[in-house]
Amino acid sequence: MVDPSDANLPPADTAAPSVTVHDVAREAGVSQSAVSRAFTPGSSLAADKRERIIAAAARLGYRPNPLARSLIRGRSGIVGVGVGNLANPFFVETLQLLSDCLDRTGLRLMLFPAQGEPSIQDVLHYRIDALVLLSVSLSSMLATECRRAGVPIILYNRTTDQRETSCVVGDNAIGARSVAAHLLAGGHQRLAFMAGSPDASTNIEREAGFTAYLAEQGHPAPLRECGHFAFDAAMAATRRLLLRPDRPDALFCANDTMALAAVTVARHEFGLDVGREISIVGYDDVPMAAWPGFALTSYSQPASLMVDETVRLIHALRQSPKSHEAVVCPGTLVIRGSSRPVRVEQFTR
Amino acid sequence: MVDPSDANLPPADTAAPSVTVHDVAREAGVSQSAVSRAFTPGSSLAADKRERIIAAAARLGYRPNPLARSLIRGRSGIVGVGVGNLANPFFVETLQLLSDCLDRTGLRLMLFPAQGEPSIQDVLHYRIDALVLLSVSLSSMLATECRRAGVPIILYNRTTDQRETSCVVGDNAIGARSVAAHLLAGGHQRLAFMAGSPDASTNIEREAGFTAYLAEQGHPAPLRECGHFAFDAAMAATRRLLLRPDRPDALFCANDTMALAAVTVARHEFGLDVGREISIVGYDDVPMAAWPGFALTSYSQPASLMVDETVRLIHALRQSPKSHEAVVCPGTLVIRGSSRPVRVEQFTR
DNA sequence: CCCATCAATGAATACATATTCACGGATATT
DNA sequence: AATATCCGTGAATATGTATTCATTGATGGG
Repeated sequence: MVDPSDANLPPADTAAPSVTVHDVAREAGVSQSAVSRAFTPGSSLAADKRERIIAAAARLGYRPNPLARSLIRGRSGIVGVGVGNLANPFFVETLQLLSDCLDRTGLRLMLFPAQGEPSIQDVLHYRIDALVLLSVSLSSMLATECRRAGVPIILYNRTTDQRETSCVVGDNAIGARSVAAHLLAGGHQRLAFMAGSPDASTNIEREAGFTAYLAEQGHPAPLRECGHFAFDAAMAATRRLLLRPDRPDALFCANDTMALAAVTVARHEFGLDVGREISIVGYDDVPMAAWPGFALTSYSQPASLMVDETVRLIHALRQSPKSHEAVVCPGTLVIRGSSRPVRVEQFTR
Repeated sequence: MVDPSDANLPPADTAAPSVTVHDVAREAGVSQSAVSRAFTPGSSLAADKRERIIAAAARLGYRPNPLARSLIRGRSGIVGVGVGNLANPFFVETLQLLSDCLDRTGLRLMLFPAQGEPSIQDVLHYRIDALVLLSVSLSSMLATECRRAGVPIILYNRTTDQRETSCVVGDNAIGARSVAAHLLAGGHQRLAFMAGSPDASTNIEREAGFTAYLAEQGHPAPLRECGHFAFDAAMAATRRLLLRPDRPDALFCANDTMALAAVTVARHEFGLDVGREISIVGYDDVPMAAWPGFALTSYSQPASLMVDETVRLIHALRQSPKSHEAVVCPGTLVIRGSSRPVRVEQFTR
């Protein structure tokens, strides 16, 4: 426990007084303005003097105070990142990549839970350069808040009908159609779709693409259950599907977490040989999908590319706040053992 | 792509000028100082006047600018969080909990990749209230940097011999001994330990506890392989173990990621009935351990408690920077199907 | 050779707030 | 009742930097 007596000690400003522009100016024999200019690319300053200042700064271990700089520039070099549920490894990978990539380009990453709208208010007051929403839908209230504060929003893996909002997404339509084509090529007859959150744009687009392709090929609409993008809910949804008299022989899940749940239930509770008696396909291609125990066929979203595009977009928006974009990144169908790749004669049950 | 012509537009200060203390002061008919005091708990201000100011502020939508506040207070209310590899779900859960908990207590979370030491320098200049290192070892250089800047360090799930450094950890010694006791109670004869990173304090403590308990009970030292806390390396390590003529009948892995790899290899590559022919135990009790397909026995680290303690510690250190602590949180052995719970007659191979 | 243009530079100011200082008045202490 | 103490308050200052302003010297075109 904290010793209460310690609390009576003076504030204990043990922090060494930080070295400021003035210290550097004195050391280099120039004005404070010159030092500031030395650290501002593109400002008018003689080359030799700039060098001398940089040298003096290095000698003293000086670095510009980002808080003071932010205060005057009106932007902090911080990017706010709102996350919802990190249960999906795809977003974990994204977060890690985003952290690296922002860091490398000199931006800081402020993480906050996107549930509590009040906290977003606080984050906005840091004069952040951009707001990235990871796996989170955009409320129109937040949109107007940001517009008023002049903070550009980038939706990651979500779309919206809000104007002036950028987004970076995978090609859900093409992805879902690829999966449908793959399953039809495998000779499957009774297809099912497991939805995630019904109102998430990713889910809507994937479901629409899947269903549309089946219809185009003259197939009936797939069975449908909702797994809410979650493992437990997906287990329950899978049970409902597999207990039907017209049990499906192929199941496309709107993300891998649900697909892994489906594989687990099909194999352990129904004793099915996944990949032969039933094909199961996921979306995202998370690391676990490649584990030998699952060998999950999955449509791979290119997290690395999507993150690169996101960061590129952030920098573009820093330059010109109007340059909104909707970036769509292509993915790849990764075929593994959980789905039958080619048509074979029908199994008897 | 970005239209280059856009880049020539003026900076487009579309951002609405933010409302400041002065605006509120004018609105409420008081001085700027009074407004500032109204938002500083514990400062001397008449109750009715404070109320009037708060009301005026609410009317104008005013909130104190955290950047200006940080600049003058010398601390920003930001907590730096350095992460290494987020492959282990335990750290993902921790990060999510930490994000929530900090947010709820009015602190901001700045995330950065702990690899690049230069970026830590930048983060330190934000006058952060504390630095939390998640699954990252502390270099002595960083330690002195932080001491000089007056930034307290909290190691999460790591210990160190550095003075003046707090840490929050699980009870690795007790945990490892519990696992050893559990395996011996199951009647296992040939035990093995799969190490993570050899120099990580968690690994060292878990290995020491495991080995010590076996020695105390008159058992020989366990076999040992190193899986580096990673899935692929753990698969290889498992193969090496299971190919030995004196194949172990029980395996304790220093974390769940490796244990899941071990289960996968034992079952799919060696056709072993995990939980009968071989017992496998992990550490952390990540969500996947509970999946029916694994049913992994694991020593559960209480992430929620550890995070609460971490945040409590941060606030304590804000009050009195000297109140370092080493917090040890108790865990629980969660027994599932991957380990034989009680002694049974020996299987013949 | 002269004037206009421009790069370089230091002084001054602004950014938005917290805090110290000084002061008047009210309260408490003896 | 006189003095010490304390609270509430606004003016002034500090935080650390970017940027504007005005000045200077130099350059270039005619």
